Amino acid sequence: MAEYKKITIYDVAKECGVSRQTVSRVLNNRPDVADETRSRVKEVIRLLNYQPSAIAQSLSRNKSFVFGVVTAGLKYIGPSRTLSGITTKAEEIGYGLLLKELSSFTFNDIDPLLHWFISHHVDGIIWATPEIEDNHNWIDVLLPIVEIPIIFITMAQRTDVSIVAFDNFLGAKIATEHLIDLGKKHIGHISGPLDWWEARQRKLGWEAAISDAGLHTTEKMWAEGNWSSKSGKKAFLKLLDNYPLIDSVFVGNDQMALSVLHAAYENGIEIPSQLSVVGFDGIPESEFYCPPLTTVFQNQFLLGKVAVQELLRIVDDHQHNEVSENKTITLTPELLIRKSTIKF
Amino acid sequence: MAEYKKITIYDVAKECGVSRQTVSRVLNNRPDVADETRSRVKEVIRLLNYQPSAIAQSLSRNKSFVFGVVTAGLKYIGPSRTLSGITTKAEEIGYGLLLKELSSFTFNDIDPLLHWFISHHVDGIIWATPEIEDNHNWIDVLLPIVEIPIIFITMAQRTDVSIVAFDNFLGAKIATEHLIDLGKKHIGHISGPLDWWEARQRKLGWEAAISDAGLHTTEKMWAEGNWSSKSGKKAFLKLLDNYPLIDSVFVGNDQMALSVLHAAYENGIEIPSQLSVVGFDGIPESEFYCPPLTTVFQNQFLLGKVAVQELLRIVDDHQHNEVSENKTITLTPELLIRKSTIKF
DNA sequence: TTGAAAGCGCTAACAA
DNA sequence: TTGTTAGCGCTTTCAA
Repeated sequence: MAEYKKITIYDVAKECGVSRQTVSRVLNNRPDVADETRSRVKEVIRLLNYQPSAIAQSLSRNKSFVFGVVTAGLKYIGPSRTLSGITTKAEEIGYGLLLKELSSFTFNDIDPLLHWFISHHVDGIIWATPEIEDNHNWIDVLLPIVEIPIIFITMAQRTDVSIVAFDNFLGAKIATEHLIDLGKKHIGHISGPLDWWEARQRKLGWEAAISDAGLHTTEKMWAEGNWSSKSGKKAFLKLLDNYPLIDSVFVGNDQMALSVLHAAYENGIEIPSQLSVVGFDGIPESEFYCPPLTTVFQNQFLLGKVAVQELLRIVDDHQHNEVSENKTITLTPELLIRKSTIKF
Repeated sequence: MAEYKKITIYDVAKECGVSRQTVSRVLNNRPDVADETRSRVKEVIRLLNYQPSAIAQSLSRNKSFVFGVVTAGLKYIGPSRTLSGITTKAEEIGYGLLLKELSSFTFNDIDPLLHWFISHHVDGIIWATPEIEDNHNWIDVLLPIVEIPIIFITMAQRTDVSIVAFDNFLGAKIATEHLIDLGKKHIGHISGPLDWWEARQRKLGWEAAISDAGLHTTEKMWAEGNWSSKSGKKAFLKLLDNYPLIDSVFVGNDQMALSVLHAAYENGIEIPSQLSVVGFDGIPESEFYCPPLTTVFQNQFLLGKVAVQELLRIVDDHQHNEVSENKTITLTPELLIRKSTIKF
């Protein structure tokens, strides 16, 4: 049976009566080994159940096949779905992951974190935290002197870094256009916290769709939430007060949309006849809200996968001393139409 | 400004005019360094912005300050909350995390995974996947020959491994007793998939409470779901058919409970007057279901934290060559009473 | 096709 | 209090 003892390359070499280099060559599939020697070494490796030390390999190769991952808010479903995409793709391409979760979305003490990753010789870093206020300011200061490739997930486009993100503006625009197509004239909006880039984009998309339709938006037509169901309810009640004509609402995420449905029910407002509701994110539960929620689905799992894929490309370029350009990869969200906007 | 170049201990030593050993001593806060030398070395370290290579340290110390984490189903909120607890506590105690997500809950090819962790010299492993069918069978075969401490999260108690888990049986019992206290006589159950240990425990808790109350359960009183909202709906409709007298239901998780509320609404069944509903898990959204859901809250974040804490203890014992006994740490869930069982 | 020597960056053991 | 010597386990020269 397999033994998990510390067998080293030296043990294998001794057992085979060859040098350690020869074993190393076999390990790395080098051509310059006699067939007979190779098969003997392989046999011994199997027998001893030898596994090379990844750490020693990292040290001498100066390459670890490990990516660093920075995430935040794992208690929310979005970040963890992205992480799941990251783990899946990393496994696929044979990379390990060193994980750090920031203690808050606006955590700002980046320097030690970067040092930690570097001291662990990661080959690249995936930065999967939302852009809020100035929490990405460190990029200007630190990025120029960091030699490790970094890819960012979900942030405002800029030319000096690589980014993978969903088009939040477009998603919001599509959602709002859907309401316009249904003949709605008074489309309210409940935004996420506007210090979030994503929240701002969604609000802009809402405004753009309305303005494209020849209508216009006013301050009374929207209210700000903080993504939570609780805040969504509060924002909705405010909207009801400020904007009595409201006949539909585009809500910044599904959690807040849930409490809109809930509050509408409590206030005797019928959905979708008196009020049509569209959410954002497309979490699985939204299909089971009452009524089921029309929403903009962004596939965060895919987002994570694409980020790893792209980072791998950059790292490989980097290793061949090629300078890879900084691309922004934009993914397109998808409108899921359900009963909260249409009577089936 | 900080430079992220590869400064080594040798550079520091040369700059200070001392040996690498002395620098190493300063790094590790050894007492046997003259105060003057120490401060000079520290100064140079700061100036060069030197960071020791964690990987080289791991190799020579034979200790990495990294734990391996095995998770599964990150797209669900439970596992990711546990992971969040793990990252938080690990950060607190100065450990890094190497993360692997299994491609499925019943993934069974454990040997290479263990090898991978060992080859990366992790100091311990946190196994945070649910026990399903015989997916933990490998423990009998592999654990005896693995020399790395492993702690398991959420599995059936056994004396040969260390475990941290919520008391699912007790939680279910409390939930059902709550319904009994309300005077309910016909308490149905929608279980999770019974190849899951947790689902079985919850069903047993339901049975125990009913039997303790002098009542008894029959096959018609329960139905099996698969945790998803969709399956919950199906199970509930089946219950309605099989058990027309039903006046309350204890549901195996909140997602399935959500669709019970939903289906009840569609069938004109009023909650809680005609049907009282209790869920399990206590996900944040459950507070905003219509009506808000009474549920058994298990703090999965805490679960993760406790697991890391306990693993640290075991690893430290292990390092001092002490044999640490295998404890099962049991956490107690908490009943949150809301409108789905009581009219406020 | 193989092996010896040097080195990756660090620490433990010993000596001075 | 400090430095020297040998590793940790592997790979990369370079020579044979």
